[in-house]
Amino acid sequence: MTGQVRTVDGRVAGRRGQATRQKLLDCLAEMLSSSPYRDVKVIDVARKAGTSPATFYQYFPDVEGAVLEIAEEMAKEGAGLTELVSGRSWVGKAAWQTSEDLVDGFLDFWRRHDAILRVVDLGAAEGDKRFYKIRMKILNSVTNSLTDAVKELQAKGKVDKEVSAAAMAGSLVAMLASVAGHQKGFTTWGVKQAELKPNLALLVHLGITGKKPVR
Amino acid sequence: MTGQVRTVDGRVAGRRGQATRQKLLDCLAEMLSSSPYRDVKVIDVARKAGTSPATFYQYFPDVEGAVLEIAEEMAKEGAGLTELVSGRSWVGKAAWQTSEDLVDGFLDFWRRHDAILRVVDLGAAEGDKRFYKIRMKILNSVTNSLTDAVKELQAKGKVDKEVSAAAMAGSLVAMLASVAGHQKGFTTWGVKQAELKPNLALLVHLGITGKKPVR
DNA sequence: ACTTGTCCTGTCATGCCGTCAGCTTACCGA
DNA sequence: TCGGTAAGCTGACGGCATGACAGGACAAGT
Repeated sequence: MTGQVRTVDGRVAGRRGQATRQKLLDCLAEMLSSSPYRDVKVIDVARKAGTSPATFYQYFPDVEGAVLEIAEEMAKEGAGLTELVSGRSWVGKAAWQTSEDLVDGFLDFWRRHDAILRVVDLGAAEGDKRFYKIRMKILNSVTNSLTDAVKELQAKGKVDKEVSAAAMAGSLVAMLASVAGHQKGFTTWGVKQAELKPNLALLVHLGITGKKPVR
Repeated sequence: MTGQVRTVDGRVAGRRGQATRQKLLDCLAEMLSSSPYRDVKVIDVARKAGTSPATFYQYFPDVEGAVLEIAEEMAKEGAGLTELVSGRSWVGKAAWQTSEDLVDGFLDFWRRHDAILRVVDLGAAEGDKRFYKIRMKILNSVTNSLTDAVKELQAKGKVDKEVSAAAMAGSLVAMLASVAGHQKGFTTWGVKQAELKPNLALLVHLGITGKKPVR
């Protein structure tokens, strides 16, 4: 696929090298969960990994570069989110189930990767194409499936033609991503997870099918 | 309101002092729009403002502190977003108009303050209560109004009782905020502003009233 | 001109960044 | 077994940002 893993100065990384590289990535990921992105320093990551800053720079151009690596890894897993939508039914009771499963899967994925997703989100919002691409990779896996679903329903005459399938799918996915990113915020504000999920599912259902769900 | 503006070491800032302070804030805001948050350095802000780093530290404890100041300022303006919802009708054709206006106003506000809102969003997602509070202040102004709207419709029996008004309003507002924050992303991906807005309005309408809009 | 309080900056110690030369370690073929 | 070679790591260094302070510049009133 991408050939071998290489150091910044072009060497091919061997067993040991890949191990330390991975350890650095792991430590970086951990730091991102525990301290603000702005305060994550190379020296801290290196210390945590029991190595020196110079070693870090052997494998990554800078913190951002390493973050991209982690994000790329996560994006691979994220591509699997397609399963939540593709091949699922958007008719009758099944549609409600599909909506619920989508919301569940989405929130869960976000919770597992919240730290790195925060940074990806920021990078994308700041206009960095590399981060934007990764964000797309994850969201598109769902967005495209949803877009198809809407188009299909439109073809059957079950949804208004004037609805832009892409815009609708994109908006819904953006909503899921945003809510997922602020899950803690919602709960401290007084909205419980238990009531959040059904409402998100309701909105998804409404957006895709244009109708109230049959439960 | 908050008494006088004070320097870090407790002095009261006079006319001239407040001017440079403001200039520093303006320059910081400008920097935030043009370069990644992580790379914004005190020295650059000071240079841009035609002053020295030491001056910056007279008025702010650090970059984050100054950002909070700007955010606070913006939040005051953001409180005015309530107007987009409160006292508006959610029945018949008027409801569609209300939805459209809300979306318009929201996207516009976000576009005008996108840089600072990005940082606030990040801070909030990272769990910083100060940023979280500011984000709440802005979003709540809309969320609360929307919550009331839903509750009112529920009281009239026009919306299912099982819908959690708060969760619904919160989700919709989160969606608006997220889409607003990635407006550029949407356009480069091929979704035009022109089709994005009506679809958002449609989702808002569906979420609040539970019905398709009458246009 | 002098005083007073506000305002700004030169300077300095500290600490992180990013790079390099050079040392150690692992692998491999003879 | 023994070099030879490439991989792997680090100490050390110049450069820059940070944050604190003391002292100089400035405006306003007397």
